[in-house]
Amino acid sequence: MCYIFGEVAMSEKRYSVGEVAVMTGLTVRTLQYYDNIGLLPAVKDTESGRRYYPETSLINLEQILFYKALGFSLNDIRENLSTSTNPSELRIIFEKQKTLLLRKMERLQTTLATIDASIKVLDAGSKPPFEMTLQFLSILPGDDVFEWAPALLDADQKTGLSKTFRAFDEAQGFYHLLKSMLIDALVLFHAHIPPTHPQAQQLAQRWQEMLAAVAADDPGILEQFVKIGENQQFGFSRNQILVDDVFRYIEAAVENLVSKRRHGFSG
Amino acid sequence: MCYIFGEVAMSEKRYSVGEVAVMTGLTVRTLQYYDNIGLLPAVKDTESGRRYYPETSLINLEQILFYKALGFSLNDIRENLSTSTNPSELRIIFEKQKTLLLRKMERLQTTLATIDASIKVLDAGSKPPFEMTLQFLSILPGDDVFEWAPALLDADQKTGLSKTFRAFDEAQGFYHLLKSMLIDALVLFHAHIPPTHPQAQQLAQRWQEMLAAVAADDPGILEQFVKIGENQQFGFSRNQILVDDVFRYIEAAVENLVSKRRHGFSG
DNA sequence: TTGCTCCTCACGTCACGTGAGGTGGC
DNA sequence: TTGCTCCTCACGTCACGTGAGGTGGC
Repeated sequence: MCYIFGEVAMSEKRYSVGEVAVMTGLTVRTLQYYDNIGLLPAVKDTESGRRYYPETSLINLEQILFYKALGFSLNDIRENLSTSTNPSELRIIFEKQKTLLLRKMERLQTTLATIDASIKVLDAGSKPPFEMTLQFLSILPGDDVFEWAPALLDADQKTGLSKTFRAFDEAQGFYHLLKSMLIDALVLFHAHIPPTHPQAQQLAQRWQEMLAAVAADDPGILEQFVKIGENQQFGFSRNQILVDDVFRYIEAAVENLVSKRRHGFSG
Repeated sequence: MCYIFGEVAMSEKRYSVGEVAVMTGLTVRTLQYYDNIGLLPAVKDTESGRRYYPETSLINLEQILFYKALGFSLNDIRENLSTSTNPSELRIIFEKQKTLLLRKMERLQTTLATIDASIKVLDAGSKPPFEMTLQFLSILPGDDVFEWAPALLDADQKTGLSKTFRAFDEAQGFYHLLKSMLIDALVLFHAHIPPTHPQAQQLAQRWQEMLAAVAADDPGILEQFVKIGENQQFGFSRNQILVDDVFRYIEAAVENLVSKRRHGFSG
């Protein structure tokens, strides 16, 4: 009764197209097509001519469904299908899928942040800078400008960050926060909202709170961010966006906020 | 110089296909196609026969790119395109997009949790129950079993939750936590991992910590979850999964954990 | 004048959907 | 025996890609 993983049992369970269709949500026709193009070959009963799938097909189906959901073509999927069935290989497959999933979610986060920033621009009575924001909406695989962060940090900076953030989740959360603020600044700047505008001042406020929270653990991290801001540009394959402008905009907003406080306007 | 939103300026900026292609990442051919099928009509220069797009086209492009990225067909997109250009309508569009984005991210979270649970099954030396988990991978729009939560809670339960969670983010975070644990239990159960297994015991541990954290604020919430567990089934359009089994599995694991502790095994 | 952009057919492709007409299994 | 599942052509469709051959703008 108990199935030993990897072992070829006597009466290995096999599935009909209909059964697999119910399991996966694919149609019978789609499974026939996948058989024909060699993506998911079925064993054909020589008598009846019917398709049957062995247990190991389920592992391939897992990969097919996953990569299809992420937008890969059937050709790409076929070329990267791992046919191995042993646990350690399966683990590697799953870890790879996790990485792809997290990246995909990162891109959705970027889209979300862009929409949020556009709403703020509307609140400020201005028009969202579509000429710029449209670039963030074509969610092409591996085309997120904000994936620069890991690449830009050198070895020193990375160990600096790992001091501040113990858990991966924490670093991830901070990365989201930082990214959404940078997008806010980018969108407000391109919408010509002045740094003195309440929306920009709110951003400055959040920025300072972020710095305070992070700098409490590690004062050096502040300079690291200034460094990151220097002479960096994150580029789309088709366009260039200057980070300098963004950091200068935030700086101007923060300066305004601080000088207002110094003159007794708080609140 | 300053563009007043909604006002039709004298020399309204217009864009060529090439310019729009660069902005959006679409090809010129694709834009021509969108013009031909009436998805994004262009103004044709009667002299040269060339396509030009007014500023308002950018608002339509935003919607087209967004919904396309979420997997909608061009026909569906065309039927739901909002042609309005005033800020309050734009706001409604953005809010709607946010809702769809959050749902999409929810589904990716479900996939992520399923993969994580499968890795745990591998660690336990067993085979992931693909016959069941494959259902979670076909990310069809609006086909996430775990979207039951809001639906299942009645008015009383909802106000109960709003007492416990002030911010939306907090409730969202809790929802993720709860969901990932339920998926863990579901997968471990279907993989025939006994409730006494270390992996199940770890889950029981996390479950108790969750209850303690939540019950500290609101003792009544515990009973609410028991209620949710009673006689509920969350159904795929094509299949039925019993919640009862999942809750019984967790209960068994927790009982085992508690009884071990009572006998002096603490770990 | 020279690239460069843009134009319109028109055929190709990818990933299936949709009957049409027929056969085998519980 | 009767549904039900499954089979193979084969044509249709959706969302473009890819030349082929030609014209207009800086």
